[in-house]
Amino acid sequence: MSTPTPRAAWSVPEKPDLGGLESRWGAFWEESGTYQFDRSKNRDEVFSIDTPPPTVSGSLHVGHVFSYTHTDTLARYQRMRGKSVFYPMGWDDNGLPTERRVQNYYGVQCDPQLPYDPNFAVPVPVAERPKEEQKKPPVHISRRNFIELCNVLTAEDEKVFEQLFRTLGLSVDWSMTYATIDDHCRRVAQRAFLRNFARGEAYQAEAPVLWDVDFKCAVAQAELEDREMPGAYHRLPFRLSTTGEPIHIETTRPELLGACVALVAHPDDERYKPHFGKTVVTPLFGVEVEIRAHELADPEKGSGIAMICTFGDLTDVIWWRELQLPTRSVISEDGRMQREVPEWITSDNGIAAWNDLAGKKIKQAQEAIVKLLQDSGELIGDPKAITHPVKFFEKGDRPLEILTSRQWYLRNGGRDQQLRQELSDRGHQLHWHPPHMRVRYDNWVNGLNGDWLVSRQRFFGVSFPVWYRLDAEGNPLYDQPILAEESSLPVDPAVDVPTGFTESDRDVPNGFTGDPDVMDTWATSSLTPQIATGWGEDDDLFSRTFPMDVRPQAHEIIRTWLFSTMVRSHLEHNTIPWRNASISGWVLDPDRKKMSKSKGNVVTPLHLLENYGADAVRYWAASARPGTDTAFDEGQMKIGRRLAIKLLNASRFALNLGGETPVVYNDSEITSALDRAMLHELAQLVEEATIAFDGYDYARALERTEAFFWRYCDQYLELVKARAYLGDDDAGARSARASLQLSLSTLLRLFAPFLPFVTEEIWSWWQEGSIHKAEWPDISQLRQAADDGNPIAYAIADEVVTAARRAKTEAKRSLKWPIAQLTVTDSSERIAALETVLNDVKDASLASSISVAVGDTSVAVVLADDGAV
RNA sequence: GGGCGUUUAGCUCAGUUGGCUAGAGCAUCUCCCUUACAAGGAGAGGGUCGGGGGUUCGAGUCCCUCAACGCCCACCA
Repeated sequence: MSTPTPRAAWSVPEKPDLGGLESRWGAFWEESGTYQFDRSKNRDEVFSIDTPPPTVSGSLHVGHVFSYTHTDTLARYQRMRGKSVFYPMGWDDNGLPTERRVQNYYGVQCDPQLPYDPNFAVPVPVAERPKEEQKKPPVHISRRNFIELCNVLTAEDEKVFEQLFRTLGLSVDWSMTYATIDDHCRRVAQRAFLRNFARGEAYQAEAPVLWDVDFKCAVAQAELEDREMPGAYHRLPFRLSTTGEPIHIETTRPELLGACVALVAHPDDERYKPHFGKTVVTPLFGVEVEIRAHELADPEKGSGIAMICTFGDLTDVIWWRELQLPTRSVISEDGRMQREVPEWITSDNGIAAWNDLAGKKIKQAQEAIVKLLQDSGELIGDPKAITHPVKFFEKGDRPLEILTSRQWYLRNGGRDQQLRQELSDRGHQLHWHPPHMRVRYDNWVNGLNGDWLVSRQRFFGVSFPVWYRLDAEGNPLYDQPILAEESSLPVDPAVDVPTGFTESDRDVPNGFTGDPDVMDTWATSSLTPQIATGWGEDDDLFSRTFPMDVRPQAHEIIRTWLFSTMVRSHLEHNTIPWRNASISGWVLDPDRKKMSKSKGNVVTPLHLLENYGADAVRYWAASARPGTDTAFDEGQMKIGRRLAIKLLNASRFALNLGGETPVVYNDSEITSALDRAMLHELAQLVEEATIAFDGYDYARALERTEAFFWRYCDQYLELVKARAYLGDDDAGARSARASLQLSLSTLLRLFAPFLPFVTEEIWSWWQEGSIHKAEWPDISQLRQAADDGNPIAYAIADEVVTAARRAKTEAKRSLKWPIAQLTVTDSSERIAALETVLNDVKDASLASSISVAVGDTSVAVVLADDGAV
């Protein structure tokens, strides 16, 4: 940060323009290290930003440009306030999107069974192959080869992203980047996991999980979404074992009849009260199940009594757990009915029925069982079609099933009231911008219904640093995990060998096996503060940057990214990971739909930057208030571009008044009432902008600055022009020029966070160093220069000149048409103020005579007869 | 079903403890080549502030209620 220092020689271009600013100043900032983090600064002199790592599995869209600009304006403001800004960039190249992209891009398929092939060459991308070869089936490659390909492709994508962000003018320190799949991130993720495990926060459990049958992968609560799907109620009779009396239930999942473990009704339901504790026989399979009572059973729904299956939905899981029912699962991991006849089905009819369903996909199985039930007369009436919400993996295509499997979990308060309360309290320690976003956090924390499932049955991700001993039969001893040592991280248990074993012990009886799963992508993303600040590896950096100042992010991932980051920081550091959360809204298309790739309504940011310039695009982005969804509007970009051009021209005027040799005037030469009045208002503006920025409201700072600036151009510059053109020996001219220099310098710095390119360009005409390292305008300096400046003088001068212009315009005369007589009547206070600036008003309105009087407000204008005076 | 947010000019939006006649830009119309800027400038027209009710001397602003839209959450048999 530095005090503005005018250069000895100025160079104000004859015809300034916006062309090429991005590449010229981008290169300058890179060469001179303008945005380099100064790590000699202590924590209280640092502003550290937990930049969201964009997913590197496609292309950047306007939404990125939008929200990253918001953060950048804050970063630039803090830098000008003298903070050393810690502004790293991460790339999220870990996880399913990358896997999918690599599969399609190179035409490969990961097969974890295959051995690593060190000679495997990077394939020609599918799109670049001859047509006839494009449809070939994917080549199967080992996990390690697959990961290598992921690294190759993401490295290329990251270059493109960086270039775009540079063109946009993000003041990121590009020497500090990380990728969520790189060794550093994997090490952090594994170290954090090991510590969670050591403290008992990470644990394994064999439990029902939501399962995507296409990905063959477990899915966490945070990754769910509901979709409205057609379904149908099927009415089935269960017969009491004693009397054979039928009890009717309704179900949308008849294919799960074989997984039925009980019926359940509300404890107060008079219809079923007499039957609690009795058993009934399932139709078709003839399995005996008990009738139980539970408050969650809703007497209003269906027939008021439900069949509990393991597992049809999450309510089944609750009933199963709380009523301690047996597990009878019938669906296998690939989403088909299991082939073997379940051991609890013993009747001949039941076995025959099962064989009709075995191996069928869920939908086919449903059709088949409906047929069987119809044939046996056990389907009452026709199925009643309904639509109902069904849980899907947000990236999945088929409804989730609930299967039982062994998975890793991380405690997050979902089954622990105290931890939940602690995390809820953490949410209240954080400053939310805008504040109402905290509600979403509260909603989420209070609605958790289980711990965080962190294991995924995928390949491209961070492995669990864990192996298991195998017993004499070759079965893993899950209760005796072998943990990696922290010093050996990162490890890949599929490749690395635990201490005390050799590779020949892998997957043989009495040997070991690696944990096959990878971590949820959020298990890494939740550690971005630790990753960026060098936790556990660079204690010095960590002490200067953590806890961080701000997490900027979008609102729809409060439940995932923000919450999970909070969990990790709370568990590991017993603190909030940042002091502020700055939540950005979405970019909506003109139909007010969220812009997204799948809807095909995405505009590529590059052509916007080329058409309007980075400053103009940033102007549009920064005009949106924090947290507000905003319509995509190229019109706003045009206005931003105009603003940038206006800045060039107004600056040229203010800086060219001294003639050939530049003269730097002193604030003390500002003696004219109009100049002081303007500066008085300018001081007010700086104060407002500062308060707005301190409250993370960049949009307000921009709006105020812009409004001031246009008025400054249209009124002040016109009023001051005649006086400013007088010779340098005129005190009024010197006052005007000093005032112009001070106000221009101030305005440029106020605009610098928003329009970094054009302000840097203008700054370079007459100031040493980068404007982005210049100190934020000093209110007390402005107040001192403004001295007795009276805002009324500025206001009334403005009004009188406007009235004069109106008279000329209405008379269809040019603005340089002279005025013979200008008569202003107003209150004594305003007349007194006007008298202090009367000459400027007279000159600006080209009035040959001006008179004032106290009375009712009016401005009388008599135009001259002749335009040529 | 619960919660949060939004609703102000044709369009995009300001309007911060309630306070003079509700603002800006774009768009529309009129005028002006003026030595910073015609990629400009000066003006004009355009709004019962989503509906209804209330508090108040005074409501775009506070309270109640309804509606539309968006989002988040929910145990969806």
